[in-house]
Amino acid sequence: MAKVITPRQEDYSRWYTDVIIQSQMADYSPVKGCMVIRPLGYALWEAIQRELDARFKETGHENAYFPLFIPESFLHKEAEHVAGFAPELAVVTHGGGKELEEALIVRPTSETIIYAMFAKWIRSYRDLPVLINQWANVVRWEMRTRLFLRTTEFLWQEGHTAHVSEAEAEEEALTILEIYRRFAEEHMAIPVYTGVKTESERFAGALRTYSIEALMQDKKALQAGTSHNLGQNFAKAFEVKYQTKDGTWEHVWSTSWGVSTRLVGALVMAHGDDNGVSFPPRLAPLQVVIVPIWKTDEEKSRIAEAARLAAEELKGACRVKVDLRDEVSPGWKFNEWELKGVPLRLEIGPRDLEKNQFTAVRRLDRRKTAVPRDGLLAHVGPLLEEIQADMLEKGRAFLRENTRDAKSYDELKRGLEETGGFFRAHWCGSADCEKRIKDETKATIRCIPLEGNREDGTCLRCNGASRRWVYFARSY
RNA sequence: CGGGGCGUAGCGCAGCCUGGUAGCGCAUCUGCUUUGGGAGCAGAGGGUCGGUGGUUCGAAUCCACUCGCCCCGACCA
Repeated sequence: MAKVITPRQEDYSRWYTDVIIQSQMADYSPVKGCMVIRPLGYALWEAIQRELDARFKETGHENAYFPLFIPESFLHKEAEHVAGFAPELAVVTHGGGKELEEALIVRPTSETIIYAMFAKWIRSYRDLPVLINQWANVVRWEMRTRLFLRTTEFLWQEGHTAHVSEAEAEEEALTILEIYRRFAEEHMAIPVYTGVKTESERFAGALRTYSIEALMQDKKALQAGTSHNLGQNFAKAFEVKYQTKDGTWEHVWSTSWGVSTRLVGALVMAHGDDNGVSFPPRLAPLQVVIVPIWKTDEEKSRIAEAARLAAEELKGACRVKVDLRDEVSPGWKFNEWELKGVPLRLEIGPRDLEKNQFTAVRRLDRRKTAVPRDGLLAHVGPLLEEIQADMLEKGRAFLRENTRDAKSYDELKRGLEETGGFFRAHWCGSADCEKRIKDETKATIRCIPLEGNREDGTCLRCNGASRRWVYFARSY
């Protein structure tokens, strides 16, 4: 009768699929590579949207919406961009029963159509900066898919901005990177490394790509957000120009940046355990579940009433629910809400009632504490914040413990096999060394930190001079 | 696209090797007893065995083809 979740140790990727399906976050769709996001998974995405959207708006961005379909020719205007995306495009060739004169691309990202519009809207330096964000779905025909982490269609936000100078675009790209980093830590309770991508890992059409990199429990890295300084590449391809104060015409400098439903997968992989998913309180769709426990009818009425009153009291302060179902046992409810990741459970049974208390149990570690019924409200908030903080601290310790130095190529290879995780190592900067290391170890350079990594050394592979170390890891 | 695995009741599976007319657990429904970590007993309903074709008196089982999905690799947020 117990739902069976494959233990993480036995098969991590089965575990991942099991918890998502069984917690009802998502389900496989009739279309290969696509997924149905069920209410629990979608509520998480909404929580992510809510928080990020507020931060984007605080920093001056506005939401807009651009069309799903993009004329095929638009993709060809930026050479690197089309080369990067060509293999994974979905193309619409027919509409209204007729073959289209020009095929339409289902957007894999919206740079091209957005810059085409920017070209219409931007005339003067007074029109800048343009700071736009859109929440949308995109399609990339991936060869191999995985729930939330990589699906053919996925939901994301894509920010697109245009600026008067390279410095301003660079500042924008880094501002967003910082928003992503703080969101990951403060809300998702997932500490990340930030840095710039190498040339080979960078977005097709970007000058520089920055990313936040998280570590999953199987010691594989996950790119959780990206921010690109696009330079003037798209501005030139789409003739996005503005007139300066002196009356000359210049191309704008632009950025684009995004996070996707992949973040939901990151949450699952970072915090889940063999009992199910486990969500940090700030993002959890349901933060507190109250489970009453009774034997007799007399107990039932008193305890159900106490549970209801408690929920009433907490309602304004947190997302709470009372589970009054009589057809399943308390034990069943404990397991079910743990499976679904609710961070805090309040139990109230005859013994609690007698002592005028609730028994609070943390999803994180099942630690129990007694909470007095009087002033419940005053206790629950701090408890949730404590859980949030403990989850982040646990994540920090995990990241720290799984980040090592690799002084030699041998050490890197051995470390990847034996422990996994991130490795700080020297790299000369050549794409050739990078590729060979990738081919030989399956590890890639996740990012080059922007600071704190200056140190003279020699490249792992060729012994050439290196002036800074980078993060290597196997990744999703 | 290469390698592996799987399609049998809503879900998870057995049966297939060695053909004989479909079974188990969970879920569902009814009744009674239960409820502090996935309750017990009794009864009931539910399946053209992924599809097509073939072999055979007879196919879930053997053969051929086909469709779909999952996992592992090459591409990617």
